[in-house]
Amino acid sequence: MQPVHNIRMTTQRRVILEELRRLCTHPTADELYELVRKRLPHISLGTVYRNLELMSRYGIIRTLRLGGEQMRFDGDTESHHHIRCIRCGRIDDLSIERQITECDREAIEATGYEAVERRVEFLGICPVCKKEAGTDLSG
Amino acid sequence: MQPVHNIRMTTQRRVILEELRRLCTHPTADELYELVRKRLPHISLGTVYRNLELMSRYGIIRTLRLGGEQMRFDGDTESHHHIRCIRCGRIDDLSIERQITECDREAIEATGYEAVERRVEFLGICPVCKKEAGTDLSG
DNA sequence: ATATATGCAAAGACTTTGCTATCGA
DNA sequence: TCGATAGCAAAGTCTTTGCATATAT
Repeated sequence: MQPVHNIRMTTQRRVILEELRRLCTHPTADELYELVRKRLPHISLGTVYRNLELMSRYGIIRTLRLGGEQMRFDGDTESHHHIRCIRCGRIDDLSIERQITECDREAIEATGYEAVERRVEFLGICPVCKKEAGTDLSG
Repeated sequence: MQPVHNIRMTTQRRVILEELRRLCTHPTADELYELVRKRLPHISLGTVYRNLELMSRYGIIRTLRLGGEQMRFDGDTESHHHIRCIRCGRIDDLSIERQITECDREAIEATGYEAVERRVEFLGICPVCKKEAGTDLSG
């Protein structure tokens, strides 16, 4: 029973990965689709989703499922946190420890759960939206 | 221009709120719908969604948008964190500080963002699933 | 050669919305 | 009374999937 690792490097997969790694914006599948389409006009959104799912499963990229919004993808698989702009949805990286602390672990174990991971998402207002805040603070 | 705060306490709204507050399971809209339906058989799912959205907007309840799964709702509006079972999706409360620390704030401000909120979601395996873990650890 | 991947389109899951009748303050 | 709300059903958004064809190894 050898590892089922027959993952082919197709043109589509390569271009999707290249475009994702070129970005630091944690794009949605659709945003990535639009970019990839400039190089491969006939690619389908389904292919983009399928490849993102597959590469995520193999640890080549990361799928971000944050804050109930649509999925976003990250070419950087190193452990890190994110900060999301509550006005425009933009996501940036944050260099903060990701480990579960002793204090956390105690609170978790009090619930009977076995602690696995700590996910932190910071919410804020990005520099661009901060500038606009003068004119419109609603929403 | 007086505050547009004409929120009526309809039967549907009251029952939805009662059922939500009775639970500590952070139900989905659909789960709540099924419960409410036992008391109000003709209520529609749309009404449940609309009322949950409205009560959330007025701060009467909380909407949880965690980990890319479907929305869940919380009758407890006090600031607290959650732990989600990665096997069954169940969500429990955690009593851990929610504030942004000095250390966090520095990292955030280095990105140019204005820090607003820190959301932490812990992932773990709930007591029920832990018991089952002996037989099946996949997935 | 052939198992894997693609493109297309349809289906799915979840949520929101338009419309008319009804209800609560 | 009369504007807010309900029920119903349709539409919307995002994601997944079935199938026949094409492709990488």
